Amino acid sequence: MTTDSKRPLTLRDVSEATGVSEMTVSRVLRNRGDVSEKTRTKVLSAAKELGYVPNKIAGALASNRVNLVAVIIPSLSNMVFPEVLTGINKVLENTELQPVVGVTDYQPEKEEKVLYEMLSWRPSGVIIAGLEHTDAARAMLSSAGIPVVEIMDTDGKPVDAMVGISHRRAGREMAKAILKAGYRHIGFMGTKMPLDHRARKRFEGFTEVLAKEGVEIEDREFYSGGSALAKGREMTQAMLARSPELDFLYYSNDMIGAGGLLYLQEQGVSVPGQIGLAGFNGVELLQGLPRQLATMDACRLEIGRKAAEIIAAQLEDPEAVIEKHVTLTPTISYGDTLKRR
Amino acid sequence: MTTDSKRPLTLRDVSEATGVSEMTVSRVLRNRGDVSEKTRTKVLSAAKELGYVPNKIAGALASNRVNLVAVIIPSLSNMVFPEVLTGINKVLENTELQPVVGVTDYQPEKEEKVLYEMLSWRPSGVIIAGLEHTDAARAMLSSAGIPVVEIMDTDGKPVDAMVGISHRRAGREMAKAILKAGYRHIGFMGTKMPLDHRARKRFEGFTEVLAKEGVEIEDREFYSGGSALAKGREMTQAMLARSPELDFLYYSNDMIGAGGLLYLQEQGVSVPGQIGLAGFNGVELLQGLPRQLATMDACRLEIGRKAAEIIAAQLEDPEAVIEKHVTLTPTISYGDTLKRR
DNA sequence: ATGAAAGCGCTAACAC
DNA sequence: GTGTTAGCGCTTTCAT
Repeated sequence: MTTDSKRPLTLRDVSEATGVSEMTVSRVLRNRGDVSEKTRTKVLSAAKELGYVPNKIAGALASNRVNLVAVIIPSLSNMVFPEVLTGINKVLENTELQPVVGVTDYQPEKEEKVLYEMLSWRPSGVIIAGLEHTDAARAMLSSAGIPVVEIMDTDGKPVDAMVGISHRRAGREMAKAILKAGYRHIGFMGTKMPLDHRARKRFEGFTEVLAKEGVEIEDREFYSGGSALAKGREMTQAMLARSPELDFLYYSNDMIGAGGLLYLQEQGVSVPGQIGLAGFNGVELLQGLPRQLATMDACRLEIGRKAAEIIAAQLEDPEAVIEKHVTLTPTISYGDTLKRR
Repeated sequence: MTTDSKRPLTLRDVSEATGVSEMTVSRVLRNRGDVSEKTRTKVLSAAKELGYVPNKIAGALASNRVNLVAVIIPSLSNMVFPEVLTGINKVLENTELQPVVGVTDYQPEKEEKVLYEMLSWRPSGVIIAGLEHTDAARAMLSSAGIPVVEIMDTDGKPVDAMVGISHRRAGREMAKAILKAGYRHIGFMGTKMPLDHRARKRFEGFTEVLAKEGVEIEDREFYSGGSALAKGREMTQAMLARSPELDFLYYSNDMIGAGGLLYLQEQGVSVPGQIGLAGFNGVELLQGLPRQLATMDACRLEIGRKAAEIIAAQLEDPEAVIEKHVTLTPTISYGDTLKRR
């Protein structure tokens, strides 16, 4: 066992304890170069005995290599980004790379700051949510000299690579399905988030298709904060009180949609006959509700996975030819709240 | 604007661009020591112009200071730890410190590995979930020479500091409330997680109180994976088919409890008259369900906050006298599924 | 108020 | 297979 000393141990300590040079100790600890089995075991056991923990700070400075991938996301609190992280982890686990995550709370200035902080650790790559950044952030990304993958959204021009879905198209597809099912009086509910560009793009795609058919959103409501399930319930109640003629409610996420669905069931409203519903995200969590909300999968796991693969591949071989624009295609699940025609 | 060069800029580049010594540039960038207003602005504008991003690796090595706090948690996918992280963030935002999170998937060996990786970056402090670790992990923690706070649980002896609730007590309190309400035929459902020590402790406390009254758990079921809501539904159905005499169901978390609640409502079972229910965690998400599940708050936000405060205080003044054992007291909410007596 | 020198703990590059 | 030397980019310390 170790005695608790003030100063962390260094290579030198291990070197002195074994009589082996620092350099060879370093080689053993990193599995680099040829070392005789004898010294190898001697060093290894001494390092363990002493409780030596390598100093990556020094190692990174000397080797100019940092096996960190900066992952920058807007939020941890809605299940979509944790799932992306899971996908990233799955891939990076098989490499030397380690993800480090930063959270921006959907604020561009905070994103800029977080990015700056992370870049100052000289990571080997960056995965960052969205295509919209401040000019300064974009400049940092492009001059960092490392692979950058912008994820979630593909409606726009990336700094380097991008992996995601087209949210505009997602909105369009859902609008088509709704119109095809015969609904014509549509209400919309979503977050009060001018900075959630993906939600905005879905909305734009959605209204675009409606407009082509001469249909307009007849009522809308936005919320912020609080339990999404409860908000969906409240907003649905309020909207239907206000606009009883509506025959479809489009929610910008599954949680508020589920709240609406629960409310309508309690009221004995027939879904999808009297009113149809749809959300967005394909939240696994909601399986288990009495009825399944129509939704669209956002391919979160796959996005994380693919993004990590791009970073890993590019670091492995900087010359490799890699597909830098990956657009995944989400599928609609009709569930029990959207008529199928 | 910057031209995209291969090599990241160094202090020297800024120094040469301004004609100011590296040392003074460094001082300006860190707001340390006296620098004339004139050189200060000159340096600042040049740094910005060039797009200089400091190299924290080098800075950390030279100064022997790393403003990182390692946060090690079992999982990101169940909302409890993200909330702890939020609490930590709130506090650290007002300091120089930055959290870096590692995930262990409830596996001791992975925890050990993650801890080792993180310590090799020489963080200024560690916040780690749980009191149970491998011997090696415990040794690393105690010999790291930095503040360590073990969180969530206080039923045990910490390496250094601890902040949490007593899960044994939480289990006991819930058992008391259930017995007091007159229920006697109790079923239990939970995750199949031999390594979730906190769930285990709650269960132990729970059965301990029951035993004193001569009551025993009459049926139990464990699950793993999948949507918790759906699992709660399925397990509840199965258990009641098997053990129709049960008059109370205790769930190890709110999500499966909510699944059970939804199922019972559909079946027209009277809750809490015919059957009572309780979960654990106080998940805000569930507000918005037709009826509120009885539960117990795990004080997640507060735990994160307090843990971060301990780290920050200790780093600010290593001599300061700090309360190192903080036990928070969760409160029962009876909701609509547990009779009040 | 500013600069020069030394060195943080490690690894690349080159001996031997 | 092993050792030596130099230096990564910064900050500390000391000088001016």
